[in-house]
Amino acid sequence: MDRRLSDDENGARDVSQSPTTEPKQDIDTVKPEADEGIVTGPAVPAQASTEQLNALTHRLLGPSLTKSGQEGVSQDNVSQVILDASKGSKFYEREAALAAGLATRVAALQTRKAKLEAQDLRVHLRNADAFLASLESSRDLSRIIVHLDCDAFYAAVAALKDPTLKGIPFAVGGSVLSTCSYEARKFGVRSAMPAFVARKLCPELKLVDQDFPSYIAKAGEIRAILQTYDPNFQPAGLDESYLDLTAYCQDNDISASDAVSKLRTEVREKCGITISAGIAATAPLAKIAGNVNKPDGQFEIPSTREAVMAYMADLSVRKVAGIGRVLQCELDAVGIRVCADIYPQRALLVPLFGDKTAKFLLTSYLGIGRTRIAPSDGRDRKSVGTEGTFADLAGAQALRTKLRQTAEALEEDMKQAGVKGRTVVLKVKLHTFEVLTRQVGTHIPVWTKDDIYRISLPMLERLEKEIPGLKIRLLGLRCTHLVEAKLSVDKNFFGAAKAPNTEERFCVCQDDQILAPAVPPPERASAHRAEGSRSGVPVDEDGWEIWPEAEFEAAAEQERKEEFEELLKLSQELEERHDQDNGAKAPLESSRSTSPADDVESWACPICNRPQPADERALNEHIDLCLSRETIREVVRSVPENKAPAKLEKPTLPSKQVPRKRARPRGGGSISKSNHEQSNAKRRAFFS
DNA sequence: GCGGATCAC
DNA sequence: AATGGTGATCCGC
Repeated sequence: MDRRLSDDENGARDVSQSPTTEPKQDIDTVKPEADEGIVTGPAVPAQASTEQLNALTHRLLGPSLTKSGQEGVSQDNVSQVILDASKGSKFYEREAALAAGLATRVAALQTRKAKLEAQDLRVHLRNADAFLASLESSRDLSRIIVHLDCDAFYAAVAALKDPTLKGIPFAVGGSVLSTCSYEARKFGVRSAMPAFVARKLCPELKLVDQDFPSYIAKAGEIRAILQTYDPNFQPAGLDESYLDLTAYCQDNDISASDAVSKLRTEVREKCGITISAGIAATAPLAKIAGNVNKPDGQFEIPSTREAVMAYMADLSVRKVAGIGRVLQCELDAVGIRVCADIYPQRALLVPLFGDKTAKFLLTSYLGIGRTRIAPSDGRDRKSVGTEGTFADLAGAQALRTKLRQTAEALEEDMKQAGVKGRTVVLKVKLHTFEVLTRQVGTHIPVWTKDDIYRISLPMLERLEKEIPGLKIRLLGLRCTHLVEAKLSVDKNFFGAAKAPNTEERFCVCQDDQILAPAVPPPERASAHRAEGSRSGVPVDEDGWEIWPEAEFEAAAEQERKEEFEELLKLSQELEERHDQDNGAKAPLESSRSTSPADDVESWACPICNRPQPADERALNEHIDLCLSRETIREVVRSVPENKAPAKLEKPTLPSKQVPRKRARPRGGGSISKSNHEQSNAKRRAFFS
């Protein structure tokens, strides 16, 4: 929910310009070699370059290199301990693969840069300068923006509860640390570090369990105070907030620095928590400033253009929120280490890093950013999900049990959020740490565990077919394309034994609102609009069609018909095939727990919305079929026109020919499967 | 739209 | 022996 880089509010304020400040985390590069062939082994060349080793070490060091409290720590020693502890593990192998991919991209970046420098860059230069000029004209130095960050928040709350923790090295978390005391940081211990590594660095490290109710309670106390300084302040997670103190300073005739001092003292005395604060003219600058005198300190970047530019000039790009380990590495490769380095490279930024990242970098160089602070209105959530890690899990029954548990957990979260979703995403992490996701859109918004399970099971089956012997360490489910649930009805029943009836669950109501940002990025809005206007249906701000119920049903009926005609033959063949397949399939462990009335509508297929016989097994098989049909359509689309779907009716890849060993590109996550391989994967998924 | 990857907290 | 969970965004297909 923390969208500190959001340009929405920025755009609303900066009248003439809506600078895109979203960073791009992946870059457009020439295709690496690994994309041309299939790499089965580790994508590490015979002569593993020092570049790669550095990248790997950098990765293993974790994301919090820039965190405070590490100043006096011997990083070389820490790196060595982490490397020793990790070597040979599956986690290490996965990190090595990602690091190798990064090294490949970095090399490609450098090649590309050299090529570009031999070309005429005047157009790019002019564009960059024009962008800089327009940004400059939108600069707003009039606000007093403050970023507050509680110091080692979870650890601080733990120490309040158990004063024996004061002054000793301890950490909060389980197998992976959430945070740790400043005493622990002196040993090189950091958040996101596995506990067993932390213990090697600091054998006397004490571990404390997480206690979210305490964190939430303490955050509430703190927010009560912040509210008196800026009633419109913006929480960013439990331990961070943005405030606009312009009015407070004006009304109380107090300097920003004194006001923040007072605020920090008040929070320390009333809540027992120390806070670090940054004061500046924009949210990103305030965030950066807050890290200068952490812990328990504050820093102000003066609100003059000269001071801002001077401050940014020497600042490592890594300090800018949105520039992570990977982008830092890529920028380093083209000679950009501090923000001042951005300017001389400005003509190369778009071709090397793409439009979004280029604009983001130029904006950062100037020290320009969001100046409007407002709390989230709660309607901007785009997804709800749950996931969990466990000991390696394999086997059809165990995976299904886990899937059902996850679906149950997601239902709870959906209830809590008061939303339904029109897309369900299944996520698994293989025992090798490779992450895979599969998603499917549903015709009708869903939110109950039973619907989620029914929809996600075929995705799991698909993965089981793609990856024989599927063995996973994480499983997650997420709903996206959210629609507001009818809170007035459902909320009253939360906690009661009775579940909402199925009509409520499946009915798409007129007052259902599609959740969308108030001010969508222009590119996305137009893209959606282009698609969304096809049938003359009204379209909302984000390009979503607004469907009155009657029209919705009518259009859905029409769509069903067309789809049905289009796929009838295939469907019939598939059904036969499917029935054969299903002979051995285990029945579901449990039946619908919501025990709805047995009206026909309650058994509408959530994919195609066609009424289905009120029989669980039959419905499940029908949903399988629906999903398979989606797959077929994709395959049909991906095959050239002259090669008819008819060809697909005869599987060209009988299951026996499916390669046992997956040929999955490794190294570099951004190296994606070729089209050909993807369609083959789909064929296998369905036909095997 | 889908799937992989990155980023922040 | 052992490396988190939630949510968002961007990119190339």
